[in-house]
Amino acid sequence: MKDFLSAVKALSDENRMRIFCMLKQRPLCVCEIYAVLDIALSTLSQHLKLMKSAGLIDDEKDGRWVIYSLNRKNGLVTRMMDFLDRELGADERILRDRKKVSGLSRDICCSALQKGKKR
Amino acid sequence: MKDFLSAVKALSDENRMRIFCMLKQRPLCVCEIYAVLDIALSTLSQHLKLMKSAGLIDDEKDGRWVIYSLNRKNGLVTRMMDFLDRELGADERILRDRKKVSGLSRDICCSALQKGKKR
DNA sequence: AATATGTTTCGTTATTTTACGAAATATAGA
DNA sequence: TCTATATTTCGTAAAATAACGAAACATATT
Repeated sequence: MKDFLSAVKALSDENRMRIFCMLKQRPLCVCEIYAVLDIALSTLSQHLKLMKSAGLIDDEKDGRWVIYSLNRKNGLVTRMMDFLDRELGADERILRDRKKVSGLSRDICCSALQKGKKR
Repeated sequence: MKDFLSAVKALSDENRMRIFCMLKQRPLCVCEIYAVLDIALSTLSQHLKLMKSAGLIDDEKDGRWVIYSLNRKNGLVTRMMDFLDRELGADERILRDRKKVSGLSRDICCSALQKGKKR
């Protein structure tokens, strides 16, 4: 119950729900996620930390980047993802995010970080 | 997205999650739910109000009682219930609640309300 | 009408959550 | 080693949430 509840809680925030859906497309580094959401980097970091401790996502270092991805070792994650897909598959916000992620690469989104420019 | 999110939020609290599962068994009046959970009546009322405004549950008056039930007109409720069943079907807390609800009737749980006696 | 029972609302407090900017940390490259 | 880039941690402020008891409200019974 406790584990399940913290997973649900981790999805009960709009920004985190969006992150979760974005990560379904592909693993993303922090600055890519930052390029899509409209929150401060420190706030984003907090959200990622919470989602990780809830077992929803995983991180991995790649040079100076930290790559976040869905934690597919956790069966609950897969099942929740399927559920979300069905419920939010047609959601405009989610679709817009997905489009943004598609047109994104680490090269073009990073290095513009601190300047507040979102590409 | 907004509707879905508020439904998820409405389930992101342990007491509300328990209420939702209890209502799957059968419609319950407030004092029956109160007999199972360990919170004040006014707190319970707040939770029910929130769940209702999220579209998860419905209420109906029956004499001096208010009977709450799952809002099955909302497709999302059914789908969420199915999901919860699979995830929490074996949860001890949920099973204990279920047992308690089975051995409950409005007659024996009410009228002991204000005295703090839980039967 | 008066009383008892079941439920909600109100006012308040304590806790948790979300947010931010500044500073700290880590890595890569000059 | 110095600098730029990417990310996290820290301190803090603002907002939302969960909790309670007292009072109010509804309905049924006497």
